[in-house]
Amino acid sequence: MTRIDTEWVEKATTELHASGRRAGGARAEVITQLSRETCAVTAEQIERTLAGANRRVGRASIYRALEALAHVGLVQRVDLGESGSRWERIGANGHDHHHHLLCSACGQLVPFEDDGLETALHHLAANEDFTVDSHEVTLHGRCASCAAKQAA
Amino acid sequence: MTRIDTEWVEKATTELHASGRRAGGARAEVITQLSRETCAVTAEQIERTLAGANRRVGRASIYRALEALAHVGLVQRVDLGESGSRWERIGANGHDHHHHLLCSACGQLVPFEDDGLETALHHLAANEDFTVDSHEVTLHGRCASCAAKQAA
DNA sequence: TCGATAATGGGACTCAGTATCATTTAGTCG
DNA sequence: CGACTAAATGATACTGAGTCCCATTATCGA
Repeated sequence: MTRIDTEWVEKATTELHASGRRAGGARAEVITQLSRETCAVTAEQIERTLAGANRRVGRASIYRALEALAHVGLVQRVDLGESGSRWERIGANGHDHHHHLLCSACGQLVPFEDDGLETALHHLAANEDFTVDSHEVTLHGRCASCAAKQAA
Repeated sequence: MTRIDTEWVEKATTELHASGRRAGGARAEVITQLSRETCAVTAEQIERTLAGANRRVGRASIYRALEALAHVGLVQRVDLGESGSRWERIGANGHDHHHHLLCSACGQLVPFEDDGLETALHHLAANEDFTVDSHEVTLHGRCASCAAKQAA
């Protein structure tokens, strides 16, 4: 279990308050849980993890919290070919911006960063007749261990 | 209505046959319909279009056809934040490889190509401890007309 | 032509996500 | 400090994309 990202939790709390929302226990639980995760998780994973820690939160509240956080740009929805979307926190400083490698054999989701890619995306965005707010990149393939198994 | 991409239809038919599958009317309809589309469509759009042309095909058959085509690499599944996946043909020659701009205001889906981006993705793939088969890039933002409306 | 088996379609079913609504709680004002 | 208003919550019913099942039809090799 990763340590809580206190900075992000505080920022999330502040931003939501600033956007005219009231505090609430369910949302606080979702925020804390998201701050512990290092990569994208499903709403169901959040629900189960909280329930397992005796912090059960209604499903509707989880989706409401995710929606609110996405609305103020603190959470990003990630859609892969799977059933069910995933959600991940966006770093308070924007530093942990990353994309994903999805193993088609074992389903493992691996984050990665690449400056060359970001540069290319920025150039591209500047040249399009489109106001780009965000971007999402997913690489599909096989992780090292699955590729090794297949070769055997 | 775009003209049918005969080359792709033939390649799809051949590839599926080569992979040990039998021919079938439903799948042929789905293949023909996909060859007319220039960008990603939902399974429901395919179903409705075919039904409207008196070529009704069972929903299960549409999904089976898409799955078979995706399996031999002739169709690509595209997941955006929306409900429901989209599917699009992959060019016989690989030339019409493209990515998508999604307008968050009107939902319009716009295809684009960019060599700089592809180059960055290839470099990246070569350096990762991961065997990359394909990639997907989505830019989120506002199309020209929606951006203009918002500014007003 | 015949037989094994894949393809098809309709409809039941699953399950992530949404809508509803009664209840609880946060925050504000006197 | 109480009350009051509206937001937050949670249980549950509901929706709809996608899947499963199975009886029927069609393909294609022998």
